[in-house]
Amino acid sequence: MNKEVCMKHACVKSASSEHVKRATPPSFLLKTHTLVEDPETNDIISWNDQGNTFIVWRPVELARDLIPTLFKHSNFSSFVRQLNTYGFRKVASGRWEFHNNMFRRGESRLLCEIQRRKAWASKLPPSLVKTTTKESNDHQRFSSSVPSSPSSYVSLSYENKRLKRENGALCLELASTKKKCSELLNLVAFHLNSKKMVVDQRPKLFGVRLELPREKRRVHEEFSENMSALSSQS
Amino acid sequence: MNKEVCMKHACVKSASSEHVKRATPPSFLLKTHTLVEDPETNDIISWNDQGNTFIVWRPVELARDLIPTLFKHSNFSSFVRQLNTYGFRKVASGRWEFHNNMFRRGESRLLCEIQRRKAWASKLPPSLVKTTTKESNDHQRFSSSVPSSPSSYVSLSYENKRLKRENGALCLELASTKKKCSELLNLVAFHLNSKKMVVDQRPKLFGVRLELPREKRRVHEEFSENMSALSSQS
DNA sequence: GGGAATATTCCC
DNA sequence: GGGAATATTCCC
Repeated sequence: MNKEVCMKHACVKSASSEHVKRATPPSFLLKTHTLVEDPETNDIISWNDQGNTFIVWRPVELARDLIPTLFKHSNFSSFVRQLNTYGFRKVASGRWEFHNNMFRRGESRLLCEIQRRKAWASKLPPSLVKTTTKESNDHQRFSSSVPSSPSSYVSLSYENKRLKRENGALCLELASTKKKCSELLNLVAFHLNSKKMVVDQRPKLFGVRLELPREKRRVHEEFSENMSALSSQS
Repeated sequence: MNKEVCMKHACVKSASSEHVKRATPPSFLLKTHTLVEDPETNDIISWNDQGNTFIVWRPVELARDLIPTLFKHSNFSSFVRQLNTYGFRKVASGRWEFHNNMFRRGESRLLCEIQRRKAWASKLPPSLVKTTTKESNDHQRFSSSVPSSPSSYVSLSYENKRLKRENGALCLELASTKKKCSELLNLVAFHLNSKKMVVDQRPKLFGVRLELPREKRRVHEEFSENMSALSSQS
């Protein structure tokens, strides 16, 4: 068994880390795949017959003898926690059998497709999480409205006072906007998590079909998909 | 040296986990304090003379011989990363000397006062992070950190530049927050509406009068009320 | 020094 | 199973 699986990210990622192709799978997946492939340890952990799930035959031995050689602990539960984080589901087979569509015998390249679950993934529609790109940059909406090189101590002093006032106003506005935002988030999260709303297929407002800009439409569709998924699995 | 420092949280915390008194300090702090106190290892790591900072005399030995006995790694840099997370600052003394106001010789009880830095702490204005005392309207979170009556054209000019930078940063943050807020509003409005349609048309659907379960109706009404409140204040 | 991803622990 | 705090790694 190769114990030299390295810990490097080796990930070609963009600024916002959304669904990117990685050069190397996450360390956890690579190590686990290697472990399951290893014929030497088949009495403890192995593929099922088809090679599309794996089975832990002896959790105690796995935790005691194998886990510490790969990870910084010796807990079966932490191992399972990681599996869950990477989207593995236990197969209802009366044994410790786990499935992930991209975790298959002989297919270590597929591991790059597996996305780690983000902390907030369960609460939010994907589109809101990555607070997008070019932030309608109206910074300087204040600063630019004023000559940038005041000629005297007096004018500098005035500008200074004004800047402080604007600074204070901005802080206040920001605080209240954030408060509102967070209340909205709470509402959405609450609504998503508690009672699943019935999702109408097409966005309409007051009975009128809306033509949304591309970006907005995508957002809504993602949200609807998200909602449908949530609804159907309840 | 006591190696049995336990890993339990032992924290009496409220729902939102803000500034709470802990029964036990974080594991990292307790272990590090114990290590610094230990006279056996004073040639590697020890208090300064006053006992209000500690000094790593031999980083290599610390990493190789001591760190692995306490932590799940043997890297000096990871140790330092944790120190920074807990607010320690390197003392400009030409050696590896660290200071934290609540990290003192013989005062392990003080460790409970040290707050771990949150991931988002650096992104938010202090007023939003620590919702503590009367400090909420700190308009001058920036301005107040600087002498309010600069004595010269030059210092005034510097302050001016700084204010503009901060102004720009605030505008950016405000813009992105507003964008997110508005997207959230769109989403919520859309879903409220589609849900409302389903509910409104309920009596006529399939010609059968349907009753929503009490629980669902209550949730929806609460949600609507909250939404109206939020919308009206925008 | 610190942002951010991943890993580990603890708890529900 | 997963939320969330803490720990470790990697990178700027």
